[in-house]
Amino acid sequence: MNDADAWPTGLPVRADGRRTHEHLLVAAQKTFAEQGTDASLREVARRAGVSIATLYRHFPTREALLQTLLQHGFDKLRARAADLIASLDPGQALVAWIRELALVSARYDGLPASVMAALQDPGSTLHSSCAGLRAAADDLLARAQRSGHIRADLDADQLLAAVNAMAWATRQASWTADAGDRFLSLLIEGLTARPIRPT
Amino acid sequence: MNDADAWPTGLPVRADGRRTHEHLLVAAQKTFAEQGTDASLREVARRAGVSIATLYRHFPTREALLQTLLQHGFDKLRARAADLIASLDPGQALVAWIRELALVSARYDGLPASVMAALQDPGSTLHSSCAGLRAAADDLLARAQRSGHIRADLDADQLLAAVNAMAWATRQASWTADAGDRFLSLLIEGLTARPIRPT
DNA sequence: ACCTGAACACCGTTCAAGT
DNA sequence: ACCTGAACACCGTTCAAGT
Repeated sequence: MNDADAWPTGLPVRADGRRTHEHLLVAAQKTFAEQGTDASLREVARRAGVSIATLYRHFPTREALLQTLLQHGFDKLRARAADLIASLDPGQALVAWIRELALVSARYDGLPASVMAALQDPGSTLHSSCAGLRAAADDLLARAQRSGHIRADLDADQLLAAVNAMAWATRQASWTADAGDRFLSLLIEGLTARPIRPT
Repeated sequence: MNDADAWPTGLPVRADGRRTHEHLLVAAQKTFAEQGTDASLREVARRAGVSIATLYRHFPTREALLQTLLQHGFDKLRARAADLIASLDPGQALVAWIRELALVSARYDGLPASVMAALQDPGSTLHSSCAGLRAAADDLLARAQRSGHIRADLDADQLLAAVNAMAWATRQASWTADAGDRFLSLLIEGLTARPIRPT
């Protein structure tokens, strides 16, 4: 019941606990992939072969589960930002990163909404990961804007919202893979600065 | 129980029935506005002061409720398409219509998703309204594309998805009104055809 | 013609009790 | 240290029974 009863290191110490942990993650991965991020947690527990109370013991919130499933992808994405800045010009770096972010965000139905919610809610277990994404977006965007290739009337939060919106659109119908690319290319064209045209 | 027991004309015939109908609509409007399109229907019934079974008698599905709330807006939007085609050049007509559609679609949280679902599901009560929107979008888009002002690699379904995605984005954070405009302008810039640039 | 109470199967969340 | 059954308050949906 008390805090000392929680996982000391972030992982269960006993072998049976670690097996349960792993089973829960596999079950959650499958269930979220099939039914989206707001699938039934009872269903996840059922697939893992444990009680719903056990799921709650290992992952106190749905976001904690998501965080564990997504952390690797998010961390890599943050690192990618640095790589891209080093190897490409500012505009191309931003565009390449946006494409990778959209892929991660479209992994589960409902994930774009979860990411947007986590950005705003400091209490979410996903919050620090998403704040990391914002920091990366901020870097890339600021450079691209200074270079003059990207419109200036946009901040990192709006950029993340727009990318997630495209990931959302991709998930809304059963489209071919390159329909997803098309949504993204719409956004990217829209981001690109160009001479003023008559309105 | 049988079909003859349903509303013969689409409206209750007795005065008390019509009052209940109206109360349900007012309650649904408020509840959806506050909590989004997937708010509790029991809550709606509670606010209307009737039993949940009565709500189901008047509106057999959540979509039926939405359809009644949105039909006016959707019908006007279809008519607007004809007006805009008559009074503006093809590119401007499409852009103006897109702005109006985005306003309607952002009325409730969750509405963009409902619209996308209704487009794909012929069984949805919202389907015919949404199919009407697609027909309008089809007209406007085809003309704009023939005029050469709008990129050609896009169909009406993808256009509707993209506009709804921007409505979705606007709803995801508590943004100022013109952040919504900015999302839309990103899309509109992206739609606009322009000379090929080096990739 | 219209309304309701009650039921059913589900869900998220918590807690005392077991090993 | 770890797991479970059972409870609570909710939800969507349906149906028999009332006026």
